Amino acid sequence: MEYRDTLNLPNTDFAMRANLVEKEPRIIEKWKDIDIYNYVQNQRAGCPTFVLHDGPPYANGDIHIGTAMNKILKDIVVRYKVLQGYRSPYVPGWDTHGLPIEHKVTTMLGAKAKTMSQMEIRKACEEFARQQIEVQKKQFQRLGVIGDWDNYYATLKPEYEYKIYEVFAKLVEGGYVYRAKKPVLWCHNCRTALAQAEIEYHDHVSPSIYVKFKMRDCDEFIVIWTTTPWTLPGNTGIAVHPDHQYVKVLVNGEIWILAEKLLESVMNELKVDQYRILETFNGKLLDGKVALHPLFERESRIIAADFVDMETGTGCVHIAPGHGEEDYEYGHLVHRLDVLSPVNEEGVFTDEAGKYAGIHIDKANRLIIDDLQAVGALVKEAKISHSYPHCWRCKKPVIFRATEQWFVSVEKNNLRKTVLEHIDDVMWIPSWGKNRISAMIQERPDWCISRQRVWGTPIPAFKCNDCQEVILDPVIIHHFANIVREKGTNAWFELSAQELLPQGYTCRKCGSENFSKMYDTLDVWIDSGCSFEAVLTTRPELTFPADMYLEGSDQHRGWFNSSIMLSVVKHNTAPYRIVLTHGFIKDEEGKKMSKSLGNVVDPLEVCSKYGADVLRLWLASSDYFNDIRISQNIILQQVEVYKKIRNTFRYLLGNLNDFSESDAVRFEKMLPVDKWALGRLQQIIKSVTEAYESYEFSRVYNILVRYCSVELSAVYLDIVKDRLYVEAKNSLQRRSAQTVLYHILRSLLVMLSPILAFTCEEGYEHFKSQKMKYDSVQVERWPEYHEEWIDKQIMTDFDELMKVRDQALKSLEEVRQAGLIGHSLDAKLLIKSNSQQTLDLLRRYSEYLEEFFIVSLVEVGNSDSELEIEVQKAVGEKCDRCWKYHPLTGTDQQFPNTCPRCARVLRAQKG
RNA sequence: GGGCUCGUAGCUCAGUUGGUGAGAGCGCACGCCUGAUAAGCGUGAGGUCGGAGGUUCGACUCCUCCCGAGCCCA
Repeated sequence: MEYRDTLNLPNTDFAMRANLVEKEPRIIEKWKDIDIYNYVQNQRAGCPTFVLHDGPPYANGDIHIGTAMNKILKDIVVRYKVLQGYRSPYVPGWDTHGLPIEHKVTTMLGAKAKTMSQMEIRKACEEFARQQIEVQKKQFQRLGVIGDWDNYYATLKPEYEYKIYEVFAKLVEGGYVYRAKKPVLWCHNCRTALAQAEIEYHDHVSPSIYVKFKMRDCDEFIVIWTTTPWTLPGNTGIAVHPDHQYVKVLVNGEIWILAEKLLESVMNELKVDQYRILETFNGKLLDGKVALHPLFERESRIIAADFVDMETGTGCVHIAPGHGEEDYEYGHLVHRLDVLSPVNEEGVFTDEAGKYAGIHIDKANRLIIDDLQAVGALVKEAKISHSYPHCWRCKKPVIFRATEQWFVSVEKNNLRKTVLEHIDDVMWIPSWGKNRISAMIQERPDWCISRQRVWGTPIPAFKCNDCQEVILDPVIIHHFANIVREKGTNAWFELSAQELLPQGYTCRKCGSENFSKMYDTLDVWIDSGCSFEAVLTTRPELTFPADMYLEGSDQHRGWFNSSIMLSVVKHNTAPYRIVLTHGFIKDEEGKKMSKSLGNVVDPLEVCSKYGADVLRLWLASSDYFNDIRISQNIILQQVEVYKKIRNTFRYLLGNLNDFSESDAVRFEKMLPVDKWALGRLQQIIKSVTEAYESYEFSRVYNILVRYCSVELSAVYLDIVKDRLYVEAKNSLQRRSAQTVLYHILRSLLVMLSPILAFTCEEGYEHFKSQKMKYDSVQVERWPEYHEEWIDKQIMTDFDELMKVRDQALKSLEEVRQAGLIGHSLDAKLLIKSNSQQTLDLLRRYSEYLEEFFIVSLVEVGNSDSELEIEVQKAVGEKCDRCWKYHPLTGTDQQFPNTCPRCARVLRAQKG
């Protein structure tokens, strides 16, 4: 007779081999079929809410590992909150305007782009952006992310754009918006502003000139160096380093001022061998002194700025706030030097440039150098070849040119201070995030919100054709907002100024009714920064403020920053309660990923090779608050861990095959080992819940992985195997263990489902024969923590017993190595101790010791030492059914080669 | 160059307010089992806690500097 067939062996359809690559897409189909997002929302109708507001990724190109991480983290949070009983709506969104798309689209269009109207370019950009959204949407769904994918938000949707204007109108009403000059990169050949991304660097030969400026109050000269003589008409200052030494040197009877560090190289360059240092002093002392412009009747103020370079030049830097970024930042924003921009959009000097008016800057260098020579200010002229920015389209050198831009004032109405106060009310995780964003708000200059781009949200400003007044009026903005709501922002390009203005609108300055549209667009950070208004306050299912924003730590300067600024202006509150940030993904060595290094890991490739759950598991294993690492090896490690978890599920499912809730054994009646295991489960539930509550998913991972592989697989499941297989189906011994397995499986499926979204769903489907109630594990309830299931005495007893077990395993291994036994059931254990406490402990559990140690017999006795474990070959014959040794095995008439226990079970089974 | 962050076994992570001999899981090595079997079990080997100073009776834990890495700026 095959006794094997009389055992209760595990049985389940839950395959050992995951085959996630095929299975996951099928689960995604199932989620579609049951409309998982709305199913979950309906199940949680009326529940308290937890709103995680999605920060919009840029709709351009396939998702990369970083965007995948961000979305998965959000998904984990949302799934966890739902399991905790929250209604947690998740509306994904996309950022769609701006340069990268415009750039890409015009590049794809090639020469054709030049023949297209702004409107046609915009249409092409929109089409492209919408395609990208569809692509990314599929990819995010492949990762297992649940959200309202059918009703996503996007900054190009008219209803969104409309809200941008609501916020913008508020900014204008509040007096935050002003117009001022700021240098932007400019191509005078294409007559357009350029973004940093539209610049190429090539070598270029420029003049290199040293110029001396006479000091106003004494007969000394400060010497500057520049490679752009044409910017001298824009000079309003000279910068020196506050922490470096400067010298006054006597050269040819003149006193020159320059940096000590550069003195030698300058003198070398100027071929001056006769000079004498008269004085050495700190650069700080020059701060505030005044020099005289050599070509204009104008002063040039000396300022202290620590960006001053001590490698090239003279250490005294010519500052033209209209022609350079640093010149502007330090010269104008910090030291309030005038911003002169005497150059028009074609690169021709304007009247502001005095005698140079009408001359093209390309021809001005020569003229200016000659003039400097004539007035005796030129110290030296040479040529220099250096890397210089060029236009990406026409390949010509570009310039910095100050143009009129729109700004948001950070000081108006105490905005900066108010924002800082609201930062205080937000919970920043990790906590240093608060310091980081505070510092950024503290230091940020006024916000330049205008861009000279086509693909963006138009700034509805007009210019009076009669008096040239520039008009940005809340009345117009509201009026235009309503047009946008219907027709989208394309209306700005499609309709005439008259059609866009409220009826009878007249110029506040001259009363004219003749206006022209202006064509600046808004900085895209305004677009996305308005999402609280366009999404949170607009959608009935959401709340404002959101409970959480969750993005990479680069968003302290980006989205968190723009959002809180705008939210404080609009609603006088932060738009979020919690801001959670994650780090960036690096390769195995901790290096940044880049195509050139060839260390890029593609999340979609991981999905198609190993499965999204492996990717999700990897993420959960990492301490994502900081930078984390990924590589083939690291993924392969997670594959192993995944298998372990999967097999644990499979074994639990297999052993619960014939169990239903009605078979459950009450706690009081359970066997001690089972009580202990159930108690351990409670402790696990508690610590896992705490870890999730603090968003420390790597702790969740560590606790549960250790739980599955050590406590369950290696200990409890191994111990309980004998009972489950051998005892009668309905026996208390077996049902007691199954009851615990049932709780363990249910808890594991639920607690791991935020991470292993697919596998837990699959496991849940197989578990559903146990009368689970829902269509998806996603709407199950978080396992309850039953403190009353932690029997203190049993817990401490088993802590002690585990120590004895460790010792016993070592002894067993020694004997195994000696070749005396193979399986531990071949052995008999003699556990001896001189401690009454230990002896009492062992005797208290005497009936369970064999199963606990997984041996055929345990005897307890006295010894001289604290603990002594002797291993002997078990006495008697090996039972054909349960493989344990027993002296009476083989004595039963009816069931040969069985032990008394098995014979008893078999008799009962037959009867 | 500035602000912020990180650097513990091959890999991923723990290490409370400084205090007995630095831990876990995976992987690896060796062995067992063949009724979780492309599974399961056991034992074991792996770390001068990035480096150098300093504070202290005592530091992986505090301070300084250096090296390496990242984000944001310049």
